[in-house]
Amino acid sequence: MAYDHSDIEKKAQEKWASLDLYRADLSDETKEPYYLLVEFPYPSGDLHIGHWYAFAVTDIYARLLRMRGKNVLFPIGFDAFGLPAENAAIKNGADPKEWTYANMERMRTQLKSMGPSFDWSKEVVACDPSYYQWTQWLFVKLFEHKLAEHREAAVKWCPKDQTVLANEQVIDGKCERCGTEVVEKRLTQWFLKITDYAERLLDGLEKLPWREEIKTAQRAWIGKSEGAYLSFEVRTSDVQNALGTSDVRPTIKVFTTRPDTIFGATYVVLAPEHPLLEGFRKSLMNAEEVEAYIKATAQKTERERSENKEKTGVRLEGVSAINPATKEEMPIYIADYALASYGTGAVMAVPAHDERDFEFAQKFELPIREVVDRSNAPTPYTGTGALLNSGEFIGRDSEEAMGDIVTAVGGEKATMYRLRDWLVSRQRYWGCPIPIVYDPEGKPHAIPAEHLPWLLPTDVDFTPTGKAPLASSYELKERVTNIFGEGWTPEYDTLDTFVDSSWYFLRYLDSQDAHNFSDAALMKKWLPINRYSGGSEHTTMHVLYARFFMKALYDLALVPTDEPFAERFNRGIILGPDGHKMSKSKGNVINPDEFVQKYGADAVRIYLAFIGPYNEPGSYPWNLDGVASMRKFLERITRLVDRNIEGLTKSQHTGTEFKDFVSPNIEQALAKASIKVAEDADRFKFNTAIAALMILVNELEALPTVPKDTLLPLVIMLAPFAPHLAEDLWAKLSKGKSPDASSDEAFRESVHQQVWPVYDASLLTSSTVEITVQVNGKRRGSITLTTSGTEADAVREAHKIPAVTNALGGREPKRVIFVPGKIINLVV
RNA sequence: GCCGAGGUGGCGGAAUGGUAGACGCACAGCGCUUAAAACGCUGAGAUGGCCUAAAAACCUUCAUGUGGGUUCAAGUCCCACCCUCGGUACCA
Repeated sequence: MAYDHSDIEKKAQEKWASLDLYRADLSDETKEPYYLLVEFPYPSGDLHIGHWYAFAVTDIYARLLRMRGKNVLFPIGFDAFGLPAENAAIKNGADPKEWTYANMERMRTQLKSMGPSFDWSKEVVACDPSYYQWTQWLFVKLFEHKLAEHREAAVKWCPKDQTVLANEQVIDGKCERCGTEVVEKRLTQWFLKITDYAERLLDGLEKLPWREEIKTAQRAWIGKSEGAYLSFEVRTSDVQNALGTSDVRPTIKVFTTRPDTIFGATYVVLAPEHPLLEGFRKSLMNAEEVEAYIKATAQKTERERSENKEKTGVRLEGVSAINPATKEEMPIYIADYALASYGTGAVMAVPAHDERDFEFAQKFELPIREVVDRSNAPTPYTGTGALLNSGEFIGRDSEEAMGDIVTAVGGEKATMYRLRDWLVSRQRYWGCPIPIVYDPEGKPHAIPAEHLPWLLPTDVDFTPTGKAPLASSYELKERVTNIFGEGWTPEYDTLDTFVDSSWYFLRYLDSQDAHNFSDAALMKKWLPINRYSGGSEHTTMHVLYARFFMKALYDLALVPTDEPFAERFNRGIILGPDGHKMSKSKGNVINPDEFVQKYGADAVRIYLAFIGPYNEPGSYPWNLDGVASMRKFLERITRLVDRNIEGLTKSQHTGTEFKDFVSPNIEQALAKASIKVAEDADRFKFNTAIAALMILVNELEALPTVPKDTLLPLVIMLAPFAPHLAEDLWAKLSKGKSPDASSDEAFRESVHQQVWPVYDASLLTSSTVEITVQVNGKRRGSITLTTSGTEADAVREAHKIPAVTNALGGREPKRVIFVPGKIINLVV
């Protein structure tokens, strides 16, 4: 063991703390600001490999940027509200607050063990009243501007967690947290009107240089489709009319993306939850059958409804709809393939040109009328083409005629989004209390700013009953009565934790501010965030929500920009050694602490950075020998320094100019490494950055003695990757540097305060270059030319290679391709 | 189904249209050692050939999922297909 990592780590971390090295002065005008953000962790209590991957690797970049002269803000905090705390309370009787704060304390220590350069002075804690006061304040702002709404809607309910969920938290019909199948309920809940921003959330993506998969995932989630609303007049049966049913004629409004096919509409479908059904009841001749169908669908889970693709439905006997184009009378069905939550909950069915309608029509033996020429394509044909059977529009192109058809049938062009408003109420305890009270009439009112933070009560029963735990608090009721008066009642729900995390990055700028959610001048200077690194699971959740928040706050003139993240990187995941996702049941979980103990934090950091490109969300199996090999690499550097340190004491050298004792090719090697490492890090390709360092070390090792001042830039370049070891080596070098090292200011500081070595780019261009010689595109050898070598020189040299003359076989090249500095290709 | 990202040695992965396999792991041989570990050195895509007791060296051909194409030159560009991963899905 060439070095004692635990000793080195301890000393280095103490040194950084005593120098207060990572506190960013946000108002510093001398350096360019760079805001590097990592998703703040949930304080689950144990640091796993994912945390290391997220924080330790990003830290490399933070350190590197500082050395390159940037004023780097690299903050950390805790996303500290959420279910696990509450579940621990239910299970072990722990107090969620104590549980959370104890976990945070533990995690701070664990996080620090990675040696990250977080600025802890700006820490935010989402469950702390000093933070959630501002979550509440922002919610009130949204409420005042009608962007937060209390309304009844069909919502997703998790029977296990006993709470409603946002659409985004339902994955494959199951609760994102616990995997339980969700059910649908009609409830009055709080919504944030993200749908108002659908178009702008879409537009904003155009300008962002994010990876395509992130942008397309968001686009798909927003799900824009353009089409039209069309209205279908409803006719009730003569029998019912004779009985004196009112002659008010209801219409069915449908949304369709293909109004051009309306001549082919042969029936209409309503979702089983469609509100018109209530009004139809009296006119129905098969009311019982219809009732039964409605009941049956209501009992199905989301999943059951979509899993069984076999079409079902019931015809509404006694009512019919009039096709506004053909004036024909058409049957009306209810069927669960029409979704209440999309469009108008009603569909005009065109069996010839829609797969679902086609299936349904076949099963129920409904007419299938072709109105778009399908040439040889099979029915149903969903493409466009010349119109058939379409009255005055026959022969026109379906796409081109669309607008005219909409006008002709009295329709209205419309754009529909798949995105739903963000449901933010949760019937749970450990969350931010919704800052709302209800007057005696039940009307919601914002809690005035002077009463914020609106504290989470502590006298509650956590047992999930489907009712919000806050409802069991006497203190809360009393508080409301005292402040607002008799008959006023509290809101008992808490906010989705994604609300807490939608703005935390603003708070980092001024986390101690008791009067504002953030600082306006600092926001102007530091936003948008330069680079945000996180998990791909948040693409359609947190990242989308944060973008929405930013746009809403921008409209309220609270923030200076309407996109929060200039760059977003989704990192990959670390798999178990067997190539599978780590899980306790598979027994392939890697505990980072074991490796840290054995090989040191630096080796683990560097291994994670080396495991694969960090700029794409790949999945990388943990190699059991990987950390050990990185440790070896670090030990080789240590030996290299130790072996050559003697020379330093003999050096006449003073100051921190590295050039003097360095021979040209070594300087070239250093220059190469310095440039390559910085470039690759900018692309988040730490794997190749480390490879560049390894190449440098390999080259230096090959030398009998390493020139003294080569070691300094080497250690500086190592510092972002292996911050503890680099600090130790730096200290060693300072001792060896000169007998009176104390007088040398540069060495008293930390290696992390040094400037990234910059070399003249001209160093990289040497006087000669190796050029590949090809004959007919096949490599036959190589020649060395001066950089000014011409094509004629190259041809002459090439002909001296036997393999080349062999391949030419005496023929003269018909053509010569010469790429200076790269290649010469002789074509015969 | 649709959309997106990919497919390169035994493995993780490198390669602005210009020497494919950087760097590392694992592996093999050698050195050091009484021995092992550690460390160091060397080797290595596949195939065939030529020499050989065997090897080295040398040479040939084939090699970046498959099949075509563009180009002096293709992992990289174009077309078709197959497969893997991710997103989404009865969204009218």
